Amino acid sequence: MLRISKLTDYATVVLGVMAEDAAVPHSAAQLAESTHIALPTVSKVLKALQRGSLVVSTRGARGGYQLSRPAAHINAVDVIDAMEGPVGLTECTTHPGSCDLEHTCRSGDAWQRVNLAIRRALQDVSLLELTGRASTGEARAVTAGQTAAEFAAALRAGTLRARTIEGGAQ
Amino acid sequence: MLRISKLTDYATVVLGVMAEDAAVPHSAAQLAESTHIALPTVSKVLKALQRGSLVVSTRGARGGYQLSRPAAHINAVDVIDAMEGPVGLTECTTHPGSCDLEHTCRSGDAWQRVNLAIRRALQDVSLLELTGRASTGEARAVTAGQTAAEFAAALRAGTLRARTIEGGAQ
DNA sequence: GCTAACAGGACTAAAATAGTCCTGTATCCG
DNA sequence: CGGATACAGGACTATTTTAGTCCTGTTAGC
Repeated sequence: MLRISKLTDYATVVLGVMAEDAAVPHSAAQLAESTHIALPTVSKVLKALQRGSLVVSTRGARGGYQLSRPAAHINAVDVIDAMEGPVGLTECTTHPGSCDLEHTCRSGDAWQRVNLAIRRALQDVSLLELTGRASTGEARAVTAGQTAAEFAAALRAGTLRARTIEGGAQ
Repeated sequence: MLRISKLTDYATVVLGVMAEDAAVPHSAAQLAESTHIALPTVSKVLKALQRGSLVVSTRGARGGYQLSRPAAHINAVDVIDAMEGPVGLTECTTHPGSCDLEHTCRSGDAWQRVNLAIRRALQDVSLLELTGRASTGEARAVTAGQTAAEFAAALRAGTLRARTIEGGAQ
């Protein structure tokens, strides 16, 4: 189900490395080396992150990229939005008239609300957690969202280490 | 961000029509007509739903498809899982060795936990809500999940009727 | 036995994604 | 000042995924 793009995954890795010492600028080349991702690809990721204001860039020799704010204040939604844009859960989103049977397709609203709930859940996951550099408890004290209580439960219950197996219908 | 496939969207529409009178079997052709989706496509959707045990099929003349259980007991995760399979949020999922720098890429766990949280949110949305045939309050009394409280808040706050505009970075 | 309807899979086409490359511009350092 | 380093932006290609179609077989009713 619901998958993030590979580039978004890369983004978290790259951001993670930058978070390690946030003081100095990291060049795309450096980041490519330490992440083992091809340079042009890292470059592309960084450009997207910069458009999303998650990193700031310095040009010229000794330039590079830095986090625009502390890792604890960057969350999963920020990263996903920067990389994939705020596209909705559903497609007919953009052209309201294209769906023939609008009175049958009353699902629109609900998906939207689901979308919102997901965003909230994602907002409660900081970059620190995403890169494993903080025990889940610490980081979440910082970001303190409304859904924290229930989500924390999910996090703690999250002993399942193996990632889900891909497959299934079609 | 995170998008469901078009087929999954179709699935909710089709299920919605079937839910309208759950007593009689609906043929693929009928459903195609009332949803205005091409027959072969409806057919494909129905097959996936049947593999996922959301509908049961009867062959032969006067056969067709019916919901396998009341609409209130079918939720968003069921539909997504049936249509898209239980694919995880991340890709390297399947081949644990393919990610070169596994110690840098400690993000795995966290995405997985995020995934779990999302599933929980989706579990709390019944087909009834998805098809707009129940006011959000009613249906959720039935499914009563742990996250109900916070999610209900999101639902009520969900005054934003316009679907999100697609676009943004690449 | 004829017809209606599902089952399953193969196949095609279109679109999104991933990845690469090139040209330009800003900044530092000697 | 001039060369080297590094980002900016966009064009382009290839790959993969998704959507959609079709065909052949099987089951059930009339």
